[in-house]
Amino acid sequence: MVRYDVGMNLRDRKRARIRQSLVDAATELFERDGYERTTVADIAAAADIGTRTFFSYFASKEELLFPESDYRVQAAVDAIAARDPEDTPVEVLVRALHLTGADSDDLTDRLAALRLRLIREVPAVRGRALQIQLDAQQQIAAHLAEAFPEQLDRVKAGALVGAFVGAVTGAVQVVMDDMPAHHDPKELRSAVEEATSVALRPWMTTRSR
Amino acid sequence: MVRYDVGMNLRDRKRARIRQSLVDAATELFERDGYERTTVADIAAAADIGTRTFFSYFASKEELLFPESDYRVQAAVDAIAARDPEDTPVEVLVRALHLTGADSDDLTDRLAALRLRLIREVPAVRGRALQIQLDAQQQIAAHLAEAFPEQLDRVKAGALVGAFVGAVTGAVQVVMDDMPAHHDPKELRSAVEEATSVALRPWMTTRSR
DNA sequence: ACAGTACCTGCATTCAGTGCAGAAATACAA
DNA sequence: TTGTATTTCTGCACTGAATGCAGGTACTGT
Repeated sequence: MVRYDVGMNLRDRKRARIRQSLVDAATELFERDGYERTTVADIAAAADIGTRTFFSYFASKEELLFPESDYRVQAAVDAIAARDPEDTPVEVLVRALHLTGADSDDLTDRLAALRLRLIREVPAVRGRALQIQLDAQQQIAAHLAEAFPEQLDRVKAGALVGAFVGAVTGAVQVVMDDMPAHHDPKELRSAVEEATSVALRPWMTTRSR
Repeated sequence: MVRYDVGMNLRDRKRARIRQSLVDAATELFERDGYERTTVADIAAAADIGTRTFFSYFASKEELLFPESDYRVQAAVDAIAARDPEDTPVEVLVRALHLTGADSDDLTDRLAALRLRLIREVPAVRGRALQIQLDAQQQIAAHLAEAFPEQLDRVKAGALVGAFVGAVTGAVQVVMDDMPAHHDPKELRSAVEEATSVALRPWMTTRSR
């Protein structure tokens, strides 16, 4: 996941390295001292850069928690582009959203787990997460509309993507509130999948075109 | 809409009055100078209270734009409570959401119009709006689940409400982006209403329960 | 090695938001 | 009305995020 892509010059590699150490330092400090009690100055110091310089890497403290939000959207867009001529919009969308992990997949690494916790606990972080989600939604909808010009206008595409993302988000929200203890991920996932399939049944069945 | 409810003592009436003049002053100043360039100190001064005191009326600058977010949720909850025994969850939910105006109703007063504009233009405001929406969603879902214990568990209710709100929001978003010029409110409103009905159509046809 | 460009950094500044402590206003009982 | 308890207001001092600026530093391509 962390790629010091070759083919960059010194400057860019250095920049990527520093960016990564900012994320690492922040993860460490947020876990140890809490989000609010960690200052941007602390993080910058831990990564050995000036406080001022921090803001040329991340536009705000919250951004530290979403360092690769673009990849996910890109993955979804690619999935739409790589559709089969036989596919319906819904099928393509389901596949695309599965790739982005619609907000709930990787409980694997520390950052993802931390992010999930802070989204619940810190309003500023939740606000940022929702904005990123909305942006992603809009981009995906735009691409979907373009991919199926015969079957979807832009408004319908917006509604469709909104419904899917909303259903998953709504379900995940409840599940996470109900499980302060870490009820194992498998079970969590299947609960969400069942709920969303109920909520979205109307969209799934109608083969509307 | 603005009620200096009787039956309050002097203190409470005074407080309500000051609160209202804060909202008024803010509306005025935001329109005149822009959101970013209006400081909390300006607003407090315009309403004749100390800067510090402002924060005992509103927890943040953004809150000024959402002074009655509770009424809307309450209306939806009431609509759920007032359901007919024959109703399906979907029917009740549609009625409830129509009441809250799912984010787009009153293009009538200045504050509402301003809010709509600032949600698009100012990230901090958009973030707050999304949080309020999510909160509302969760409350409505909780009540819906309680109202239909046989047909919905809490997770399914979350998914259903999320899907509805997501669909409407997604559709409305597209419509509003398509109208950068102030296409007069009437037209916007009808466009939004059409978008909403498009978004909800999939659920309206199937009589699933 | 050199010039040109991009980046880093400290300093000063603005503004949102909080804690505190004393002054002011209001409620309530007698 | 008066006096007392309680709530609310307000200035002051402070923290911390974020931005503009100006000069220094480091990398690039030739």
